[in-house]
Amino acid sequence: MTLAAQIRMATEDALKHLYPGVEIPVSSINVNQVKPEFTGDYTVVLFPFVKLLRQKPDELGQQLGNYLVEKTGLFSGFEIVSGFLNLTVKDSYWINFLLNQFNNPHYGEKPKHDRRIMVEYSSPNTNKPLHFGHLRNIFLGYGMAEILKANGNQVVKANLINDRGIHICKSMIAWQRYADGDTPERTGVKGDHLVGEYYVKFNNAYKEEVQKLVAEGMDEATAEKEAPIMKEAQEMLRQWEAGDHETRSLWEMMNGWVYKGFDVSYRKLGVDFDKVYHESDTYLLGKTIVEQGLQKGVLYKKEDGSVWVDLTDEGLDHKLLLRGDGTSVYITQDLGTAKLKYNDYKLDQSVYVIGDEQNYHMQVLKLILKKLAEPCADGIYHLSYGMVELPTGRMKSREGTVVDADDMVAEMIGLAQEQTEQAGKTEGCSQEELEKLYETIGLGALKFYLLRVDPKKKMIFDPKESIDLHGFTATFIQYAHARICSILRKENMPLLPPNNKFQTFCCKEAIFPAEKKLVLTLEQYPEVLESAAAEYNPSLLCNYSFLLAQLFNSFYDEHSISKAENEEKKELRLMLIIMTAKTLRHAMHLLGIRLPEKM
RNA sequence: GGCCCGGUAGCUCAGCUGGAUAGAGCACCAGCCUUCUAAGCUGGGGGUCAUUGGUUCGAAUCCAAUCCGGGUCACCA
Repeated sequence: MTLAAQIRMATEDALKHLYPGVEIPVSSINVNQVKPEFTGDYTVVLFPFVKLLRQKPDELGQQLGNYLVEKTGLFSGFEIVSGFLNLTVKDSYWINFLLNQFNNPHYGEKPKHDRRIMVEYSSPNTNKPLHFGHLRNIFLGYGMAEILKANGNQVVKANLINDRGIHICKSMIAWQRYADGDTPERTGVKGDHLVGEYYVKFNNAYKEEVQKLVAEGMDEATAEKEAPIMKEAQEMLRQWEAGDHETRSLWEMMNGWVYKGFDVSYRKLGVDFDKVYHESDTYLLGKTIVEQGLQKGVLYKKEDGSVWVDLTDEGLDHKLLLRGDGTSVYITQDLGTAKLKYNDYKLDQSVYVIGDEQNYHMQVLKLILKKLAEPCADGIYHLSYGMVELPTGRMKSREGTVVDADDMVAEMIGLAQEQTEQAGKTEGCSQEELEKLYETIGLGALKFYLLRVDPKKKMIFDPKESIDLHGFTATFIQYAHARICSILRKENMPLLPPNNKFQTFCCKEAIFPAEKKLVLTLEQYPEVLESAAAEYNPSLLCNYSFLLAQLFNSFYDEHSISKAENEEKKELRLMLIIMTAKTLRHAMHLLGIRLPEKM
């Protein structure tokens, strides 16, 4: 249990003993870190008790403070400042904490339990390469899955690939028309990019055809429907659904190119999946659920045969689930897929990492499943994230303002190389090590940039600012880590020394403020990791890691480790920095960010 | 128009289950490398927390209204 939690419990206990018979709600117990301008480590806010106990804050604080000091053994003293009970934690608490945890590789994690959670993320279309917006999704999904794992859950990372539909037919038609049999092998173009090129070609040709028809006197709306290339694409979709052999093999070939391309990107990004679903396998699902819903009377049928659900009780609308001809719509297959996932893995929870433009859709999905009494309904959680926008507004593929994911990665790695060479601290590194370092720094910067903001907020992507490797960045954290490793190297100390390493440590001297801040923050890591899971918010780990790195840098500037005042201080500081490096590594690793030992 | 989300320093963001004088980073200014990595550290300027009213010992945080920005309300996915 973290110290803050212990203080909360001890306070509850103290109030019960000191004021028997008075009901004090647990929520009124407020434990915070003491502001730097006051003495003490943690503070209990006294105001909430004043009214309940009809006592003055000072008297109340004295009694509570005395009780806490006496009974818990955690504190060396306390002070009451205008309604705040500021407690000073005994140095021995921090020392014991360090001795117990300094080399625990699982510090902050929860024991394994059998709660099963699926995290669906990435979920790309197969008609174009990944762009910058996908990266936020991918990093969020990967990070969230790892955070949930670290909190003891059994996690399945899933990818639901949207591999069928009109969009891929568009690329296919354009390829047939214009490619002259070109393949990724022949052109040397990455498969997903090649298919994307034909998607763009389709749209250009389509635009031209519409313009031509309008010039011939057709109104625009009709022209958009009548353009030959669009009709071809629609016909191809019908062929595909009918299982036409030629269409299917073209589809398989082109999707194959895209998958190969995606695999390269995913590997580069350092993300993976335990399960891949394809929409071509799932798009017909959901009909049986709808049939059952009709029988149960939860859904209703109109005269034209279409099936609807009435959500007006929930303040929403009527929603179509099956067309008059019996074919399904988007949400129908999602109903089926939700159930499929649930049955495949006996899920307690199913997380969908999807942009916030689908908030309404996800709300409806969950509601319908609830109405149908499907057991998968309760576990559905929409991890909704805001769009990534450019300073000029939203990225629009039609306007060519989309930032390609592969390009962005390459650019960041290039920048990392440039900066590293400028810093000139890597003599003795092999070419291979250098390449790896550039990737660690470049990708780290990119991931951190996209994860440091609260997911639900939309974010502005300013290309100039995103490539800054100073300040609130992964580079800053990596640098602190490299500094620690450098010290440990010179001390001939492994990153995680054996358990008996500091066995003879004894603490006679007081802990200095810079040391205290570090250890106090280290002690909070388990709570941060827990919150990141509970709030589905990886950015908490970014904030925390940055703070920890900042505190280390200040500490490093103020105190020497290798030339500490004495052996005791040296050992204390070694434990501190070992634990700092380990915690930074742990937190960043969950987000897929590596920390170099040298940079 | 209905519903949802947001508005905090010049810019990008923390803080939001009410608690001490609202914090970081970037940018700007002034210092710090013969001492463990200066991709760093220390200090400084910069705020009507969109507006107005309410709740209370206390409001950036909760409630109401207003203004501004975005999303969504398809037999598209």
